[in-house]
Amino acid sequence: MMITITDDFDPEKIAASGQCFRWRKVDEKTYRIIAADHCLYISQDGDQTYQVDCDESTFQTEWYSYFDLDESYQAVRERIAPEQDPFLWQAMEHEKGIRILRQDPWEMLITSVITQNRNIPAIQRSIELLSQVCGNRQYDSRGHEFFVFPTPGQIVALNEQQLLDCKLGYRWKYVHAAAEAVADGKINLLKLQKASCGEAVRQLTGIYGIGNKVANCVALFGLHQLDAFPQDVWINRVLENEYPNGYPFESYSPYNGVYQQYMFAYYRNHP
DNA sequence: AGGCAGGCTTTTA
DNA sequence: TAAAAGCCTGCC
Repeated sequence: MMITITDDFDPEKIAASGQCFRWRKVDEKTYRIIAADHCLYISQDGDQTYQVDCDESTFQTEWYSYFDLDESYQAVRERIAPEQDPFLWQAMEHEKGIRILRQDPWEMLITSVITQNRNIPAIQRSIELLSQVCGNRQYDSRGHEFFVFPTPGQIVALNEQQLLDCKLGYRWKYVHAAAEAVADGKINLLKLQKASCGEAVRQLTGIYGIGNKVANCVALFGLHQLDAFPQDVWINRVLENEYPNGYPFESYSPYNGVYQQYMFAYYRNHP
């Protein structure tokens, strides 16, 4: 089936933006995306058209929301004038095409824990291993197997060695603790989706192994709190180098997280 | 109390 | 060898 996307949408940039780790480039025009228990092949066809291997209703129920197609990222970009913030404007010009995906909160909770102190290939490998070790096996439209991201119960059931085999290193305890918190109902992700950003971050940082940065990643990428602002080493450099007199969080609300994502990608690509 | 150094697994460049 | 979408513990 063919789809048309007129707003900002650049699969290359999204795949490299550090928010999703189960996008795999399979050829020059095509990405294979695993999200929840679905797998999508999406190929660039024309300027704003793409081929997808699902029907209309599956696209509407699973992928339209995943790609956050109700939000205009062009409009979010245009809230900032070039003379108002030359650095941010330039970052957005370079990284135009990024969107904030609506990913599963539980998957983003574990994924964000795994990202700490690691680079993207290593993160992808751990997530893939974890899914293979205890996630359900399914088959995509091309007959290839893929593994659904594990449930909390499936991760809780793993022992130390099995988690270490997923190359989690010292993070294995954090992954286990987060899975346990969700499995036990100490953390209710459905309720967090209705909570404020601040309340969500407060609850998430109560979990062993989850600090402010990871909690904000979960809020932004898993709870779609577009104002959440994950502050990592790269963003710290941005704030130090480009905003020595302070960053205008108030005037960029409620899209601080979106702007953060442009700046993050831009600074990593232009060191 | 709040800030800071040191350590942690493994991979990547 | 250092750095990588950090966090915890222990010490002051």
